[in-house]
Amino acid sequence: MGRPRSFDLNKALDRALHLFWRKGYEGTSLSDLTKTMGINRPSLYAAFGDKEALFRKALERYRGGPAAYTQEALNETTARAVVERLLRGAADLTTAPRNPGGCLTVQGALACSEAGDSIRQELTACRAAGEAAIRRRLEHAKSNGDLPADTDPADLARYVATIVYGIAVQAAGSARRGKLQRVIEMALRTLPL
Amino acid sequence: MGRPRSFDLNKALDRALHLFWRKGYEGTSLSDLTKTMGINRPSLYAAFGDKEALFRKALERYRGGPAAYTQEALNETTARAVVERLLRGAADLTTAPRNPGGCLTVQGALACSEAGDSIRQELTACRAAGEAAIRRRLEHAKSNGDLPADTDPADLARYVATIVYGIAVQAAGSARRGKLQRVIEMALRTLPL
DNA sequence: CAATATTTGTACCGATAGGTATTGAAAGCG
DNA sequence: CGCTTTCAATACCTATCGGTACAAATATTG
Repeated sequence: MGRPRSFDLNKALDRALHLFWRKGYEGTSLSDLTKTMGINRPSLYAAFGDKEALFRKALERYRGGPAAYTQEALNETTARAVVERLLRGAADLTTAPRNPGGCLTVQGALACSEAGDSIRQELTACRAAGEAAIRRRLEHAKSNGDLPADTDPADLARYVATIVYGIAVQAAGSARRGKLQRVIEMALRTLPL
Repeated sequence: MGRPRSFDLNKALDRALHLFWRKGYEGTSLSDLTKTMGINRPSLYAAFGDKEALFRKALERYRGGPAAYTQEALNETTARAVVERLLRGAADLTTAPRNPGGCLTVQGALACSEAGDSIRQELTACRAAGEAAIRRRLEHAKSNGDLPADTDPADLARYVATIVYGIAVQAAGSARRGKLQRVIEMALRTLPL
């Protein structure tokens, strides 16, 4: 009961996500948000909580939407396919024309003031969790003989994550997708798998 | 003639550099700066110009100081030595205990509001210039037979830059230096040189 | 039709952002 | 010394920050 909400929650959240993605957590103002989401301030607070809570919801939507390819990648059958899909997915995501350039978990709050530190830590943890998921998948691969015996899964996972982050930084600087794909080809050509 | 300046220009600039390095361009406030630099606002403006000009001066000092290893790396005699020194230097710089974690050119302004866009573009250009310098050095190496014939200098330069950025992102998240060095070992083990 | 519950829009809050006007202090030079 | 030049310090400016109080509007429930 009560007056019904006049906007679509997920549509508004998507707009917020795109804004945070493009300008980062601290670079996005409440006025930006309300204008782009098409709602006014009290509606935003009632629906999503404060700016920090809104960002966390947007991050969750990012992980379940644009960044969902990571989960699919981990379900590939071979270690090589996993890595290849992680890398290609990163290049695709960070340079998709309909998205802001780069990756939310990297440029959302790499460095910021004290006010943003909580979000910075959350993104750091988010990246660490992603890396750990890759490591576990590669450990599994190694136990199946799908990885050379002299390859350390943790090292390889960190290496793959490093390349993904590097791709994200380049994409934030408007790198062309083709160039990033050449990076990936070189990585796949030289990686021990 | 006139009253002499009561603070050391370069010392103050170093303090500003460390602040920008740690919190990014937009995450650093004028109050932060004046407090840490030990001077008051009008002195800052008289000595360095506005916030944007101060950041550019800090960036110049960064390139000539903490990041000067890149120039030395390019002067190494072999392509392999160049790349190795670039990577090891990046890990050392971004994890040095006396410095903020990460790299100013990466986390100074990866994503920001319109107010910081000019600095964002400058940092993007700065990274592109660094990558171009690596490419030129590798082109020179190739013309000397110091690089495999089937290796494209531009691709390799971009690949090295990608790893450097990835290292910077990890260091911004307080990655341990030892872990980043393992990334470098893996890169050096697999790179075509 | 009331009565109630919820959202909406406007207008506002204190705090802080980047930037500056102004006055007093500290040096060199005659 | 007195004059000029530069710097330092306090105080202040407007704009915007994130966040909220309050009343009008719109729905469900009895």
